[in-house]
Amino acid sequence: MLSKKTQYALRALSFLAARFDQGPVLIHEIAEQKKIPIKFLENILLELKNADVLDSKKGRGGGYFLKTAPDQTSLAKVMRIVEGPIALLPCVSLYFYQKCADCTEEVCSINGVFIQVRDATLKILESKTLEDIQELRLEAIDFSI
Amino acid sequence: MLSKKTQYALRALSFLAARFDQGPVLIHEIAEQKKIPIKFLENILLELKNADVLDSKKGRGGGYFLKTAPDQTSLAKVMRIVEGPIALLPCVSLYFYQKCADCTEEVCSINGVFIQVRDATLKILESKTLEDIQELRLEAIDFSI
DNA sequence: TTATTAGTCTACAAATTTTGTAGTGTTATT
DNA sequence: AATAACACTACAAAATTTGTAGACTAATAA
Repeated sequence: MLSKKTQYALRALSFLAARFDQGPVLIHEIAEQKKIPIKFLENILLELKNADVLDSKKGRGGGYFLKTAPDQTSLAKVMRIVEGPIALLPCVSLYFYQKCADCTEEVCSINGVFIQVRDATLKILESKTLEDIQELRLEAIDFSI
Repeated sequence: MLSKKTQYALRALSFLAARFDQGPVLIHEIAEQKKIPIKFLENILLELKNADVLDSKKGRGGGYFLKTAPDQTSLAKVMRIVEGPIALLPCVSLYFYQKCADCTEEVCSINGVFIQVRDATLKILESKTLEDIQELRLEAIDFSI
C-alpha cells in the first residue's frame, strides 16, 4: 500500500494539475481543500520541488505550481520521489536495486514473477501522468452545451 | 515493497514446494537453510497453516508440509495472508477495501490508474503458484542425459 | 527600508508497524 | 513416561511513518 505521504502528494498534484498555468497556489489552500496537515504538506511539496516536479514563488502572491505541463510528469516519477521503489522486491528494483539479504539460492526462483509484476506496473505508471489524475472541476464544465 | 515477513514466507514456501510429497520438514531445517529467525518463522508457518496453505504434524517425525500440490496455491493467496492488501490504495482493494479517509473529490480522479495497476498485478499473481517459485534443486537434475 | 507574506530548512516527537524473542502449553511418537 | 516438535500468547526492540515546532530566507508592497 502507498503511504499516506504518497497519497497526499498525489492529491496535491492532482489539485495543482487542475490549476496549471493559473499562477501560484498557496500551501494553505491545498492543505485546506485536500485536508492534508499543512506542515506535513510543506515537506512533501518541498521534496517535489527539489526533484523538479514543482516550482514555487515566495512572498505575497507566491505559492506552488507545476514546473511543467501536467502531461510531462509521469506517476512513476512522482512515486519514486515520495514513496521510493515501485518494485516489490529490492533485488528487482531498477532505481533502488539492492542485493537480497541472505539470498541462499544459487539461481533465484522467486524474482522472475516479481520482475513480471514490476514490468506490468511500470507499463502503466510510466505512461500515466498528472494529466490523467487531474482533479475534475465540475464548475469548469459548461453544461449549457 | 514486500515486508521481510512476506519474503520469508515466500522463501519457506519455495523450499516446501520443492519437497512436496516427501513428508514433514522441520521448522528448524527451513530456518537454517533459508536463514530465517526461527521464532519468527514459527509464527509465519502457523499463520499459513491456519489459512489452509500448510499442514503440520506434531511429535517425532513431525514438521510442516504443503497441504495441497504446489500448483494449487496462488501467490496472490499467499500475499493476502501474510502481507495483506495487494492493491496500492485502500479504496481500490478487492479483499481489504476501505473508503479513502478524507476523500474530498466527488468523483475520484486518482483511483482509475490504481485499479489498472491492481488488475495488471493480479493477473500475474493469481495465475502464478508455488510451483512457479519452487526452489530449483540442482542435485535433483540428471546432467547425465 | 521596513513590515508583511509565504516558502525553506532542520530537528524533533508521537504514533504505528515491523521484526524478533520468551516462555508455556499441547499433541504425537517411542 | 520421556521426548520431540508444533501451538499459542504476550511482550519487547527496532524501524518507519506521520506529524509538529520554530527559526530562517526571499519577495513584495507600502
